Amino acid sequence: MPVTIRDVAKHLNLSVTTVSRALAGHDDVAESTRQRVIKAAQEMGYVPTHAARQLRRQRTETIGLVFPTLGSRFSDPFFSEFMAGVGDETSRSNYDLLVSVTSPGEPEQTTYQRLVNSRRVDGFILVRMRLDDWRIRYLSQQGVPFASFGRSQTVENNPSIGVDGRAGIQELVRHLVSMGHSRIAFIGAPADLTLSRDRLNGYQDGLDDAGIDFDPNLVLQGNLTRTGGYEATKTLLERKSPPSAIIGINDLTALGSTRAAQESGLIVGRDIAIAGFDGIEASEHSHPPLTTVYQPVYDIGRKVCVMLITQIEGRELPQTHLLLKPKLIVRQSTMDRDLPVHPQNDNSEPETYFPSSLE
Amino acid sequence: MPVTIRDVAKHLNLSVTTVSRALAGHDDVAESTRQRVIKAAQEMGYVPTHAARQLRRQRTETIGLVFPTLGSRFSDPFFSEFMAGVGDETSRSNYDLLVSVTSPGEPEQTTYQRLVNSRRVDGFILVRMRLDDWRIRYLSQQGVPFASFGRSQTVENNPSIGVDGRAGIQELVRHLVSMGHSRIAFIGAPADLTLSRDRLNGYQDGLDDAGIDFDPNLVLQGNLTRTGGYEATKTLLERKSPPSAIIGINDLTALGSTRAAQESGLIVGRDIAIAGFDGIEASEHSHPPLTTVYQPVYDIGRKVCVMLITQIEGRELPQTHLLLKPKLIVRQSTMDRDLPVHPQNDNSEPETYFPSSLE
DNA sequence: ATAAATATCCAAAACGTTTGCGGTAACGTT
DNA sequence: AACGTTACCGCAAACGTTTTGGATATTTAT
Repeated sequence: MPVTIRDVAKHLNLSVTTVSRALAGHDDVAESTRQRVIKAAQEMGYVPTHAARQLRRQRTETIGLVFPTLGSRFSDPFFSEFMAGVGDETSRSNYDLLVSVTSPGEPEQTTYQRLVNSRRVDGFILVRMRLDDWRIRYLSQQGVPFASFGRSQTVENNPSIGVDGRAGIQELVRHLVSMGHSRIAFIGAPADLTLSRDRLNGYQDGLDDAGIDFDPNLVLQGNLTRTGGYEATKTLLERKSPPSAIIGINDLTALGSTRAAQESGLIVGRDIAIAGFDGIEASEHSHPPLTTVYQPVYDIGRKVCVMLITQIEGRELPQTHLLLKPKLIVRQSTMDRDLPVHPQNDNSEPETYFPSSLE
Repeated sequence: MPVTIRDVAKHLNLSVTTVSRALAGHDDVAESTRQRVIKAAQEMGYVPTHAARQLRRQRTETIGLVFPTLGSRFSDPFFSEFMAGVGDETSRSNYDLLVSVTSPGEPEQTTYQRLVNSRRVDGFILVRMRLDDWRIRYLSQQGVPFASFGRSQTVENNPSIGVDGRAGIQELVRHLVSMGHSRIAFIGAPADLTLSRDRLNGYQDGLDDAGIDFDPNLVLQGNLTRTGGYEATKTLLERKSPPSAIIGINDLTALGSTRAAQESGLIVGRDIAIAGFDGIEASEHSHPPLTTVYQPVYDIGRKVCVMLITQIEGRELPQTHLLLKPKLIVRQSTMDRDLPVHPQNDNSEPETYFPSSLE
């Protein structure tokens, strides 16, 4: 049924070698022959069988992307946007994207081992980097290429793109201080994640800058979900001396926090300030619109993918480590309600901060 | 470097045939030999190369899932949850999930053709069904298995799971009528989608039930995104005789609508009622919590996947078409603000409505 | 004892494509 | 004409695994 290279060769009275080499652009096939082959292959609808190419070339032209689930529901818009970026770049590069969604620990390990051992993908994109990341050691040992969004303390030479969460949160604290807040809480995430440490450090930097003492009672741990933010905020608001501002480690945390505050009868923006990190779409549409530290997730997805494919194909990377500056977007959740509402300004995306080296 | 079946055979002084047949459980290999083979393969870390198996068996054990993008940002939580369900089931069945994110029209067609022609996947899961769906015709003609979430008018024998959006919206209208609303608007989606027609029909059914005349000025088209809902609602609220209730065709539309209403100074729940369809997590965390018609997206993802794999493997399906009843979840966005707030009730998931035939 | 049946292994081919290297015709130089 | 070079094609092997059907030793039945 499907047309094979043998059919094309027979049709043209050529060998399969010649057809293959012609289609691949080898210079030892006459140009006139080549045109004939291309024409016939198109007319006959010939497309190489992926499995055969994979086997012969020892390449799958597939990228692996294993998403972590940290709760029972996987609905983090961050990952959808990231995946869209990755997906667009894999398509552009004639690669495929193989996705798996697993919970950390053994299921995750099993997944990676299965994909590596069966030579299912040419490389991986890693997300949610950990300070000590077993994936890096494992993939390096197996000689499997990978690129990451975020860094780890595990020594590695793999390419990565990070966003300076430390500086971003520091700036956010600065903004809150400038709004008059001095009792600022921070809802974090599991301590093994790099982003947890970085953003907590940024929080502390910001307090230092403002000459505000660090109070450990104002730091709670969430799990990067709305529910985590909601529960931590409930706890904070029950305190004798509740904070007047809350920073959620990511937008989902901050959105959960917003909900808890509103359920307590607080007016977010007037009675309490709440801010997040990511700049997901839901943040700009929330009520009130959420102040956040924006990172261009879609574009990062694309660029990580470029880095990985460049590595897989053995080409040189102009830069192996990129650290992007995020941008603070101030919206109503950290501003007094009486200020005028300018929706157009609130919706603006930041000017891009990418160096042009990956374009 | 990687261990091949030849290495195992040599190690045991057996042929590769015997090793292969032993691992595959063929009954013409002695049990003692089989145990020896299994033990050695494990100790040597042998895992079959996927490409070789694919080529020989003409099977990739991969499911294709092509997500549509209707806007510039792909962040619909609906698809994350669906994909999680699909991903979990593919893992369980020892399949892989190949994901592509493309915009409708030519890019989508190119993607399907590429995946089909290169025999890249064993079958597809289709989402966002259209009344006239070229994908059904194409895949049927190519003899490629597929299962769908939702139905189409295009004749086909493929298995599908649908949710009765017509009945769900009808019930929602009934609820709004019972709250005293008679001027109810409906923000739809592109007319080629099956869900557009079904849910619009449900809206009209509900109006008929209540003896309310259908007013075409109260029906606008969105695009299933927050922005679509936001803009349509802006338009509706500028009317001389604005509606007192708005149904968004999906939760994102309703969330955008909520934002537009709030920006106009309306109190959602008291001044205007807004409701959606899906039951995504963001709806229960919105302010106010959104009334919605709930469908269990994750579980649907899993079940569609079971249907497809059952088909691929040539087994009989107990049922080829399933139509689930959604459940109305009433929250604050359609109730007067003075009513008591019961967060626990608002968070409750509906009892499951699945027939047990797919369990 | 002989013939038939069974258990259990293995050679070879299959899957579809790509690649290295050789064969040979044509062309260019002496 | 003879020799060397180039153009351009094709044979055969490779990739790793699975499957078909045959070979042969052992067991069972007559």
